[in-house]
Amino acid sequence: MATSPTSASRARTRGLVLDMIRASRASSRVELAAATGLTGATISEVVRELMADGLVVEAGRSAPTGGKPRTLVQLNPQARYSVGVQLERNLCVIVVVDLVGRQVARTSFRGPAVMPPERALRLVASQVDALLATAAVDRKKVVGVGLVGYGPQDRGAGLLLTPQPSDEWLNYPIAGQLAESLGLPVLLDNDAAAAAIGEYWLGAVDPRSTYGCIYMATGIGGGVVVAGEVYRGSSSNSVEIGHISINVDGDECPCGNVGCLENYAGPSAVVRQALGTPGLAQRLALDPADDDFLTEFARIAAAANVGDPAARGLIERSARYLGCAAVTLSTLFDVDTIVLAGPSFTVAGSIYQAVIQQEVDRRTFARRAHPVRVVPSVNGSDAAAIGGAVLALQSWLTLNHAEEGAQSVSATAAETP
Amino acid sequence: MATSPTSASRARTRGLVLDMIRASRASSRVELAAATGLTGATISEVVRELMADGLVVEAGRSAPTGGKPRTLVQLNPQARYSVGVQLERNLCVIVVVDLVGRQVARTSFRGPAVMPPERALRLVASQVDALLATAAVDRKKVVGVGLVGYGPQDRGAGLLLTPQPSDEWLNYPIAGQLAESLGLPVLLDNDAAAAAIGEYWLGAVDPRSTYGCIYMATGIGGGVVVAGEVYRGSSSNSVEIGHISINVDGDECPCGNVGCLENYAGPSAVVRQALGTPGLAQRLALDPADDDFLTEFARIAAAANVGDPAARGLIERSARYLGCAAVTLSTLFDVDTIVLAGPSFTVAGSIYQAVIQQEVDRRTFARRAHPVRVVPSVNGSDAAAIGGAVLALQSWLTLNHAEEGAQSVSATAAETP
DNA sequence: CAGGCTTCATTAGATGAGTTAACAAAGTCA
DNA sequence: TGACTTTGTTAACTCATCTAATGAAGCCTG
Repeated sequence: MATSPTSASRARTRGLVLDMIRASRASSRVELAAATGLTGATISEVVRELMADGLVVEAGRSAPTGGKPRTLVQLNPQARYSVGVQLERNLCVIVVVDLVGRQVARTSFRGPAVMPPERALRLVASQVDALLATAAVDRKKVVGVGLVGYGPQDRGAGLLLTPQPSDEWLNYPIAGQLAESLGLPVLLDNDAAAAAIGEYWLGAVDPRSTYGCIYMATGIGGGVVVAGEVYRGSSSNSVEIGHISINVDGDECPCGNVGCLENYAGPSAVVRQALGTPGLAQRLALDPADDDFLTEFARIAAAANVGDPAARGLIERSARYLGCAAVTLSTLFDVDTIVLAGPSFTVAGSIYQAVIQQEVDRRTFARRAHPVRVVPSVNGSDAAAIGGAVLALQSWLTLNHAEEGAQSVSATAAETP
Repeated sequence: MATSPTSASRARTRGLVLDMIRASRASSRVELAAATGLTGATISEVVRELMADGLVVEAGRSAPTGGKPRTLVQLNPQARYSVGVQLERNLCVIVVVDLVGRQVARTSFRGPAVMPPERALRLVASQVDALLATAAVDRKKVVGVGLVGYGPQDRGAGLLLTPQPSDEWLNYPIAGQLAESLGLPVLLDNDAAAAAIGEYWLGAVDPRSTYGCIYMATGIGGGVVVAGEVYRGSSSNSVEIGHISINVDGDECPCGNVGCLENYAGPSAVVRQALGTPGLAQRLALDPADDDFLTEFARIAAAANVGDPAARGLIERSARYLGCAAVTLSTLFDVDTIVLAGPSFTVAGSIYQAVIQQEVDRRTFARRAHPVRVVPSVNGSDAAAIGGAVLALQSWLTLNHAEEGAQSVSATAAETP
C-alpha cells in the first residue's frame, strides 16, 4: 500500500525524519536538515517520498524571516493507526490511536483475570475488531498491536513468566495467540515501559532527556526512557521498582526480596493500613472482603484529597515511601524527570506529586548536577494502553515500515503451535 | 600518521570492525562479515585500509574446515597507547596500556588529596611523561588520557562538582588543565564506570550482555554497561550506588539521603564498627586516629579471611548490605552479571562474592527470566585506572581515529582560561 | 598425484544514498 | 520595480557497499 524504501539505509533515514516531524509536530525542511545533519537536498527527496506514501502532508508555512517562508510538513494522522491493549488484573483497556498517538477510540471490559487466557484473548480480539469497525478505521492502515501487562515477561517469545492473574497464564503465548486471531503483529511489553514511552510521544518531556516513569495500578512498576527509547536490560525485565527494597530489615515478599516498596506504598498496602486504622475503615465504609482493592484505595485517596487527616496521613506515608524509591531511581538512572502514571495516581496525584518532589529535591545525589522534576502523566489512567499503542507505532516507524503489506502475522510469534 | 577515512560513514565502519577484532582477540574476514552484516568484499577493503594504517596485522590462520583456511587478523597492540589516571583520596594511580588494553607501565603516588589541584595535576603530568619515557612509548601513538575520579562531575566540562578532596577541587577544570600540560586529549569519567568498561575489554563478560559493576575503594560507586557502552543518564552521574538508601528509617547522610549504603557497608563504616567491637580493635591494633582507614579496613578483611569470627562477622554484614544494593541494581537495570572491582575487594573479595551471590540468587526479581552472576574483576585493584585508559581507547577507536594527528589539545578543554 | 570440491579472499562493475553547487521560487525591503 | 534573502529543487558527482565473477589455498577421492 506504499512505496517501500529501496534499502535498509534509506529506511533508517525515513524513520529518523518521520520521528523528527512527529516530535516537532510540524517542521520545515530546513529544520529537518539541521536536526538530522543531512543536506537540504536529501531532506527534499525523503520528504517527497514520504508525501507520495501519504505519511506526510504539507501544512501551511511559517512566518517569513526576510526570505521565502518555510513550508511546514507534518504527519498525516489518518495515514496509520495502532492498537493498545492493557491487561490489568481486573480490567482490560483497549485503545486505538492515530499516527501521532492521539486516541481515536477506547473501550474496556472487566475481569480478564477470572478468565482462562484463551477466552480473555478471544474477547480482546473481538473487541478490537468492533472498535476498529465503529471508528471506521481501515484495517490495512493498522500497523500493529501493543499488548502490555505487568510482571516478568519474555518479550521476544511474547509470554508471561509468572502465574498471574492465574496459573494458566504462565508461559501462555499471549502475543502469538492475539497476533493469530487479529492477523496483526503484536508486541508484548511492560505496562510501565509503555506508559513511559507514551509520555515521550504525547507529553511535555524534552525529547533528548533521560527520564523515568513510576506506574501505579494494582502494583507498582517503572520504566526509563533514554533518548526516546525504552531502557531494556538483558531481558527487558528492568526498572521493577515495586520490588526494590526500601528496608533491609523489612518483611519478606513473595518475590523473594525483603522490604519491597510495593508492600509499603502500593494500593493494597494502603488499604491494609486503612483497615487497621480505627475509625477510618467505618468512616469510608471499607469492605475487608472486597477483592478489588483499587476501589477501596480510590476511596481513601478521595478522603485524603478532601482533608480527612487519617486518610491523608496514609496517602502521604505511601508517597514518602514512593519518594524514597524515586530517589533510588534517580540516583541510579540519573533521570531529569520522573513521570507519575497509572490509575492509582488519578485521585490523589497532586499529593503524591508534591511529596515525591520534596523527597527528590532533598535526597537525590545528582542534584548538584541538575534538578529532578516530578510531573503527572498527560495520558491519565489509560497511560499504559496508549503507551502500548505508541510502542507499536514507534516500532513500525523506525523499522517495519520498510516492508509494508507483507506482514499479516506477528514477527514475535514465529514459533506458536 | 595514518590514512584518514574518507567519510564519517567509513569511519564508523572502521570503528565497528576494529571493535569486533578487539572483542574476538583474533578474527577472520568471514567472521567479521558475519558479525557486522557487511559483505566479504567490504570487509576485505576495510581490513586492507586498517592494515595499511598499521592498526591491524595478520596473525596465522585458523584450522581449515574443508577449504581454504581463514586468515586471522588481530589488533597490532603496539600501534597505539593510552593513559589512565585515577585520582583517589589518598592515592593516584597512573597506567599506560596498549591498543588491546594491556598494561605496559604503571606508577602511583600518595596523597593527591593534600595538594591543591594545580600541584597534583602538575605532578600527574610529569609522572605521565616519565612513564611514557621509561616505557619507550612514542608520544605520537598515545591516543589520549582517561582521568577518573569519584563523586559527581561535569563530564563535558571536565570538572568535579563536589569540594573533594578539598574545597579547591570544586569546579576546578582538571581535565582541561591536564590536557594543556600534556598536549593530549583528556576525558574525565567516573571511577566505577571506568572499571566497568575495563571489564568489558579485558574480562570474561559476554560482549553483548548488560552488566553492572560495584566499585569499592574509600567509597562505593557503580557502573552499568549496555552493549559495550557505559550507561549514562542525563548528566553521566548515574549508578551512584553508594548513596542509594537501604533503609528508609536510616540515619541521614551528608549527601542528603537517608540510610545510604556507604554508611552501612563501606570501608569507613566497617572500620567504625570494628572500633566499637570490644577486643577486635586491640587484637588488630586498629588506630582510631589513623586518617587512612583503608589500611585499617584491609587489616579487618585479612582477619576475616583467616577466620577471626568478629572480623568475619563485620565483613559478612558489609557484604550482606552490599548484596541488598546489588539486588536493587539488578532489579532496576536487569543485569546478567555483577562485577566486583576496586581495592577494597582485593583482600576479602571471595567472602563478598559468596555473600552477594547468595543474596542475589534469593532476592532478585528477574531471576525467573535469567540468573545473575557475581564475579570478581580481572583488573584487580587498578581496575579504575586501567578502565580510564580503556575509555580513552574506546573513544578514539569508535570516533576520533577519523581525524588523526590534528589533535594536540583536548576537545573537552576548549574553554580553559 | 591429478583433478574435483570447498571455503576464503580479491577484483571489477553496478547500485544508490547522500553531497555539492547552481538555479528556481517566494517572500521582504528600499 | 529591483536588489536581497531564504527556501527548496535539480543535476552531476562521490563514495560506501553490494553482486558476481575470479583467483587462491587447502582437503578429499579415485
